[in-house]
Amino acid sequence: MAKKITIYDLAQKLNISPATVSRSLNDHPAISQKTKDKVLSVARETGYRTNKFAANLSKQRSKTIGVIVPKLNSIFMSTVLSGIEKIANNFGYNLVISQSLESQEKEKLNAKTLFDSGIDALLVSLAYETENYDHFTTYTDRKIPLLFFDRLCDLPNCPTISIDNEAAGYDATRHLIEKGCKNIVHITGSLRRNVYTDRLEGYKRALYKNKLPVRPENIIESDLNIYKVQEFVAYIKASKHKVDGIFVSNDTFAVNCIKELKKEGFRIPEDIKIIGFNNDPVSEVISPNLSTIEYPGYKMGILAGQSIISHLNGSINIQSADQIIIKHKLIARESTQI
Amino acid sequence: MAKKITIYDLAQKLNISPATVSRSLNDHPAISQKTKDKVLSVARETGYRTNKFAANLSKQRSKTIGVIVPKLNSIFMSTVLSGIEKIANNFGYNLVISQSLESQEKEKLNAKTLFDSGIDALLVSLAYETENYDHFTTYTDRKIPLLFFDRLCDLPNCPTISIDNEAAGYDATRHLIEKGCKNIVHITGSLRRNVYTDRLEGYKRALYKNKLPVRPENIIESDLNIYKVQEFVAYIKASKHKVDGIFVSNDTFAVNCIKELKKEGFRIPEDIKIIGFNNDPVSEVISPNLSTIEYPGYKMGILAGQSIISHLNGSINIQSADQIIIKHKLIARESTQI
DNA sequence: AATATTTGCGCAATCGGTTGCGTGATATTT
DNA sequence: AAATATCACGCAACCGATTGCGCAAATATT
Repeated sequence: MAKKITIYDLAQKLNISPATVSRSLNDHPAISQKTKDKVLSVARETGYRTNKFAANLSKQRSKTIGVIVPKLNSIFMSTVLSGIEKIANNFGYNLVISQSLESQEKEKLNAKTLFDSGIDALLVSLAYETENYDHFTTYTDRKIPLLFFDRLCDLPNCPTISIDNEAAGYDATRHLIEKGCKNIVHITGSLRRNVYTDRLEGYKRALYKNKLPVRPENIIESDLNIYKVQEFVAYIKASKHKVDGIFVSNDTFAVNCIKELKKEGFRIPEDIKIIGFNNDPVSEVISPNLSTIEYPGYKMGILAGQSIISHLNGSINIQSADQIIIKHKLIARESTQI
Repeated sequence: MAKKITIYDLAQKLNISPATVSRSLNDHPAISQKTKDKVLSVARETGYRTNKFAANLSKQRSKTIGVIVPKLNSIFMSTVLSGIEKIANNFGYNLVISQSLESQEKEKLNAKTLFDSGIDALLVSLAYETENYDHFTTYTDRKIPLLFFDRLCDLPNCPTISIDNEAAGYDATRHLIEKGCKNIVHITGSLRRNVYTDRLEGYKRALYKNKLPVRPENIIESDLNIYKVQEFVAYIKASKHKVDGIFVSNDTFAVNCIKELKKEGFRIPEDIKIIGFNNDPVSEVISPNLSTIEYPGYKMGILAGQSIISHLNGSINIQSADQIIIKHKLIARESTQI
């Protein structure tokens, strides 16, 4: 039962050459339908399975796409992955997923391992830490399609998929301003990452535009780990200028801020209005419901998958554009309006 | 720059045979240290990278582990995957992840694709739909390690990792009873899956043991999709016997029940007490905080990874046990106690 | 009917490592 | 010093599928 059967076995059974068997199985035009049918039927009977190792070796491609993400276990990231997987699966690609755990070293290692394992293309969302991009030159040098999503990198010739984070940051901040906030704190992730710097730029622009001061002490860079929430809230309480709005670059952190602020006696949104980012499911669970920016992760995954596959196929179309910007949307809920 | 260099190139450069190069790179004992050093250094200089396709072909293994999960995008599943990835990565294995989207057909297809792609082992958490397990015989026949986690399957010789769902269901139900509930509804997922049937058994046992009637109309099988919450709450309201406790097999659904029940004017926990399952982050966000059963996903992932790898290594130890049961824990929060 | 074209298939090289077996050189034993 | 054991490495046969080239038979052309 556990016998592995090869094209040579099939060839022998059918008294034809292995070449013909191979071509038949791949539906090569130079083979007659009659022969193909015979081969196919015997292949089915015998339970033949093509040996991917051999096929990969001679074709020099693996029908496998690699992915490096910071962390698997966030609802946003797993939603993106879910989209990527769907497309990959549809097109017969396997997906090798690895996580950098926000570490540059691990990202490097993963990039190397994936390269060695012979992936046809690589999708990356950068780690917090990453400052140096040399580990990707292996790919660019050998023309292996490389695409960044969400946390981008400005390598030349690398397509990217993201939302317009600057505009989103602007929208979020403007929303707070429109609701009457005068002194808005922004808590952001690592400013090494475009997603956060861009949102910060948007935040600043909204303040400028509304003639509000940009106070350095109101911009807080953090790893957004929720155990930092208490510290952050203490900081808010101690602030010289009374804080009346918070723009958090991440729903999970925002939700925990709400919890902590409520515990400290703040009324949301009366005393402080809060807006998050991502439209994570928790944003609708917290009371008051969290206003946020919708970040369509699934769609991003789908597009990333489609994009990389059309690059692989060499087809030129919208999907193979160099920069795809997905629309975001402000979702106003209770945490910013009475 | 994009030139691929092989062991033959190295052999030529060093005036030795490819065999020696190969053995040197693999640290074979029959090669002198001097030669190894030379080979290693030239390999480094030239940027040699072993071609995995060729290596796989001749070694007949791929250092790759396949995973099939129902859905990637749940916090529980992505946490498990995160654990698996960590171990796989540590041991130099790649992880190919695919999702069945709760469909038996897709699960079959994925099993086949993964098999063909030459994975060394397979980890599976079954789809809702799956009733037939023939698609796994390919693996068992060829002695490819196959492990089930969370949503198990009773195939012979397949190690499993899970919690004691019966006991967990019992604990959850008993907790409600202890808090005074007399008429407890249980909403469960597909009863094709052990996780749900076992919890249901636990629920029944707790009722029996406390001399409470087991009412068929109180056991509701559902796909636990949150758009069914309204329907469910309507059912609760319309119930002949006043429902004073709900045991939901899934935190996300439980949380949405709380929201909907509150909207309908129920007081939680005064009118109805609710307990969920999984200890999903949302359980601490909802107000009142949701009591639940802790289900250590990350640990499960770690153990699944370790277990499958020790099976691959042929080592016999605790990790390669045939059935691993992880401890669960009742977490009593506000939704069940005043 | 002779020639040209097309069709269908086989030969053999190739992809790049791995590994059992054998051999000459060096080291150890008696 | 002769005999035996050990060491370090090379030869060549795989692993299984792909594919350029070539050839013979079948079909079409004149």
